[in-house]
Amino acid sequence: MGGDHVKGRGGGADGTPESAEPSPNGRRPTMEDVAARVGVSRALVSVVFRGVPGASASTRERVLAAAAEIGYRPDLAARTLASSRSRVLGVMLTVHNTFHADLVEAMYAEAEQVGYDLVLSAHAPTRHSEKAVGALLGHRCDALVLLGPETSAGFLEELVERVPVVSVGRRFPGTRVDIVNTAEGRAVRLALDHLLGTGHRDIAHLDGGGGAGSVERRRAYRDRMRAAGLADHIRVLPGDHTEASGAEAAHRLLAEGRVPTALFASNDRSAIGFLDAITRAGVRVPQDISLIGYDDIPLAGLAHIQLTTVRQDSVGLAREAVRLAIERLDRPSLPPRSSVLEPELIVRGTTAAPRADVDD
Amino acid sequence: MGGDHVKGRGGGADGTPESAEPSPNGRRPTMEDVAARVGVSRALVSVVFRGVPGASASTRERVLAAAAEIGYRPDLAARTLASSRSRVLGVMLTVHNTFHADLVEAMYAEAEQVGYDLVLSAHAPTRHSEKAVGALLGHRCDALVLLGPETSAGFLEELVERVPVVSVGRRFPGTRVDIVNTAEGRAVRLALDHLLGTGHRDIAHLDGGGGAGSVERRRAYRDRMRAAGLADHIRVLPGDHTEASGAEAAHRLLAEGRVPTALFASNDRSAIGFLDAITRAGVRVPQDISLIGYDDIPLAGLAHIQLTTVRQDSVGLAREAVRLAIERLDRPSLPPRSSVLEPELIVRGTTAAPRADVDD
DNA sequence: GTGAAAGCGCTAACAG
DNA sequence: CTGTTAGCGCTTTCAC
Repeated sequence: MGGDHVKGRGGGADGTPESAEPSPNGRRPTMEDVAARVGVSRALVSVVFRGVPGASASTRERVLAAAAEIGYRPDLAARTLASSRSRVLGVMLTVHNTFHADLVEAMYAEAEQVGYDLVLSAHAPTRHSEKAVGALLGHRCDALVLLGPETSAGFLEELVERVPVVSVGRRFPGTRVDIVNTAEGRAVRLALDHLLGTGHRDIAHLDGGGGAGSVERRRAYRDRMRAAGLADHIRVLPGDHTEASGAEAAHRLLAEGRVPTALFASNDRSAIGFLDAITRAGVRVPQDISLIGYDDIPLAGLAHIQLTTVRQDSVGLAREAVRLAIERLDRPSLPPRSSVLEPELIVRGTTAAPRADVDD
Repeated sequence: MGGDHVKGRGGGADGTPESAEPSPNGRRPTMEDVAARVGVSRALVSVVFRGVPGASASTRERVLAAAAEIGYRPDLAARTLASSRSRVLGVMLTVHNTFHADLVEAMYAEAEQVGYDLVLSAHAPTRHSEKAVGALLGHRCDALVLLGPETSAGFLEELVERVPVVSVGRRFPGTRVDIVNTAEGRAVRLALDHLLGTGHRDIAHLDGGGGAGSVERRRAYRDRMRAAGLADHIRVLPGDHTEASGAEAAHRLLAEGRVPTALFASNDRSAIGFLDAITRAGVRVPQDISLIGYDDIPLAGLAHIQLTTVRQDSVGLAREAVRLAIERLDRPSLPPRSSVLEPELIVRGTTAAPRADVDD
């Protein structure tokens, strides 16, 4: 590289070269540099980069070419400061969550289409949501998308006064937060009907604790069991959406000697933990026990896992999250909306009819 | 939002209170607002928020209090634009990689201590590293930390001319990129010596393909085997650091009927995939085959997995990455440095002495 | 300690 | 299509 590009008024009309000075290597090229190189005004370059009408196709091309040559790229900080919008969406995620990874990946694609960029901020054990959100705010994101936020409704209520907020996977009734999530009730019914349809009656639920969607899934499980006349078989095992809690549940079940014929887990991670632990203990899946998860994370489809699960439409959730955020920017006074997506049952290898010898 | 705030001269020395006015809800408070509220100049507020000397303790307190009351937080875009440094580190990661998650978590803590913020940008199948890096550049990050980048050396060579770059886990000899990684050679020796020490001779290696560190691990495996006089037993199974490739390797081994007494995997993910597949096929670990991974991701320590592995010091790697980046900012002309961290063998349940009946 | 003034690189509104 | 003129909210001299 080692560019010794001339900045600013280089090649100015006055023709006094001494007024221009060589840019020290390391200076970031500006719009001015591009303009000078093409021989147009800075404003025109701005027009080109914003993609608004006002520049001829040929000018546009020359500007873009010159920019590429000197390695120019618009400065987001300056753009943000000058315009009221940063064209950046802030996303808070849990960096260890692979379902969030799926969502983020899809959101990148979605945001790009509407000319938006994403900045990610992680929520972690050592980093509270409040701090993660604060960072996003500092970056002047136009809107925030929170993935399964475990924040208080009060915090969100204040937050949403300052910036549009979309929550994915968790509802905040009574606040102005926009919501996108999966139809939890239908999802649970899909799972349980599949189990019931193959003859299961002794179906337990592995709970998700404080995780996103847990409350709805737990309630829907209870409702469906009651509706099927199986109120006596309702059994909710404590869990928290981690593999460890799934494994723990397996051990507890084994220790108690009361293994149900089927288990509906609140998410895939805990289902996989359960699967691994129970398999190692010699219990066969699905022959001895059927297992069904929730989310359809990448791991679930692996050849050696083949977990039957309820898929959440990550691409759809991502699309809706971006759409709601952008819409809210255009019309801040819209009433809070929620976008509910359809789940899909993915039948793989961990579910089958119960053993014939099971007395019920 | 309808803010009709009057900017500029609020609360001036002329003592006309009517020139100050309450900030309407919806407008983001500025330094000016804080200054007006406390009755000081904007510059002083700036001094307080930058944490530089120049304000008395009492003033400092009053400013901070006023800022908290009106919900002010410094605008990063403005700060970035005005100063040469943004105090933001850009981090590129693979959002599906849980080891990256560990690193990011540790980096947040580390960066905070030196007054830096992190912005994350994901590399994904649908989003090339080049694009992820571009976004970071647009945000005017002071320096970039790339986690296991799979970019070409040429791209990095150009990149590092524009901004300090630290690569974690992958070396780029001949470029000015700073490196932090684990002592791969020692790590592999740790793993193999453990296996050799318990009597294994037929030790295969599950390769990591193009993944970070794979080349070094593969070579170190070969070297160590040769040094132990086991050149005949050198066997490298194709893999790519995913669970699926581990499972595939297991199936292939089984099909060929040539199962070694021990397997050293290039990372934990592939080791876990292998573990799951081979266990399901009825092969017992560690009785029939010992297995050792690399990284020590969160999953490895779970009760039902208990994978013996070589731990990479994620906290140390994170610390060094941040340190190198900051140092480079202060002294751009420093020669490229590399920081190599010590690995640690974590012996869990997947390794044991080989079966006595194995003829070798 | 404090205040005034000049930008940072861009957008936006308008007159040519 | 083009150039001009103001800022955006902050940092950074530099005088007081």
